[in-house]
Amino acid sequence: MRPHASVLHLDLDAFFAAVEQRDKPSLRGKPVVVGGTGGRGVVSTASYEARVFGVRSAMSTREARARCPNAAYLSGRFEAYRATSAQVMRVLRECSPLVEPLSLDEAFVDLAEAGLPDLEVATVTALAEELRTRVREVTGGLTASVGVASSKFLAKIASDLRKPDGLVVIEPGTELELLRPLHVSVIPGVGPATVERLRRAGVHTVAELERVSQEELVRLVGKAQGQGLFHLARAEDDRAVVPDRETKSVSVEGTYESDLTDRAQMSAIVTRQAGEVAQRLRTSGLSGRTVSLKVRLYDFTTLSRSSTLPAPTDDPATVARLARSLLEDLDTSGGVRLLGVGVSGLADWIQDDLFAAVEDAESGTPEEPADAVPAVDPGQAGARWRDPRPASWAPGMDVVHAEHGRGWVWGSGRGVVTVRFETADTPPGPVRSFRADDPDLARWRPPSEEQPEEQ
DNA sequence: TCTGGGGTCCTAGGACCC
DNA sequence: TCTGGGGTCCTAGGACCC
Repeated sequence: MRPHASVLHLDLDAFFAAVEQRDKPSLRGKPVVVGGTGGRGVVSTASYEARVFGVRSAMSTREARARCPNAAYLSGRFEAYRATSAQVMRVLRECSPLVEPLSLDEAFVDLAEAGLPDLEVATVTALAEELRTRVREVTGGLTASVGVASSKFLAKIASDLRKPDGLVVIEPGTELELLRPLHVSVIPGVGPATVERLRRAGVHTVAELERVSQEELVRLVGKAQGQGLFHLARAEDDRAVVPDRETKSVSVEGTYESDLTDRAQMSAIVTRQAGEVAQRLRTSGLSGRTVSLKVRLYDFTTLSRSSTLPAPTDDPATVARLARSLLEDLDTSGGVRLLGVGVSGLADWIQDDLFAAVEDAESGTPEEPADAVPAVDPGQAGARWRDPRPASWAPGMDVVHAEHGRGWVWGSGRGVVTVRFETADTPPGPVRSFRADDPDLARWRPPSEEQPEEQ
């Protein structure tokens, strides 16, 4: 906790619905619900006019329609939301270089880096009002609720206190008196499951939470959350505002209007989703080692299966092949309502590999056993071929010279064989991975030199 | 025809290594 | 012939957030 109220949290009010009302004047002043409009849709955002009828985020659209039949139901225009969000984030970054977006409609700003003459309550209050005005101007009228306090935790709580279109600055020294009467569910990270566990222990308010020992909290909700709650109950929070947080995973999923039962159709869907994931990885310059499949059965049981490659990939065929093989091992009789494909363990394998190659060239023979690396024809090798081992190569992985054409094949254990084509003067080709028993592996050939593969 | 989609973080057990 | 202990990686599931 800082001595000054220098952490700002900004939250755009009913963001998606507000963008729709801004862009379509006929919707202004009317209930608007943005979310899935199909039979299995849920509400993403409800305008305040719709909230009067009891429509809430995460409610099924079916129920929302029952409560508010006259609302406009829209499926959302994410390009417009992204563009508006970017305008807002720009305004925030003009104020301080330390801006941490949490989503399209929320961000923390570190006011200690805003170049203010001081961090007194009057000064930060004036800045916060100015920011709210600027946001309204650049977005064409969108309102934001803002909280300013001595930590992220309290700034976020503060921004919630006077929604919509509100500003709350928590004066340093008054944090606990504000916090103690509040219900524990105001604490970010305390959801229904945790609320229920605490309720059974007789804990409802932050004041009651403060009276529970750390050992007891850890027993109740686990180590990480228990320790976290112990400190948050005392308004202790030193987390920094971190701009540029790295993406950890990329995924695509879909829920279908009626349960899927046809395996061939599921396989086709997974293949398409894998392609979308791989495309998004490439667009972002990312690649990942772990491919995950998510399956939600007819009864809402959710299964996940994953498989980790020896090297990162952004190749749609590899992601698809692995995702399909994960699907094959699941019993989907009874029907499937959701399918999804994700990639995690993200890295930039091209840079990693070039870096590794440079290191190898500089340090001579690496320490790994030399016989694990195929001897290279000295007549051509120096100029034509790089060491085929990827940065993630480890002793025990096979590295074998491709017998067919130019390129390298290398593989590893765990039943997965990975191949890649590369030469000294072309960038590495896509990493393709196969289950060891996949007949496609035997059919794999490096691309011809005349037509080196993209990327 | 209750219950989205895109994420993050945590837990717990087993494998494996030293 | 009785059973180390820590560390890391991987997998599956769950809670939570917007």
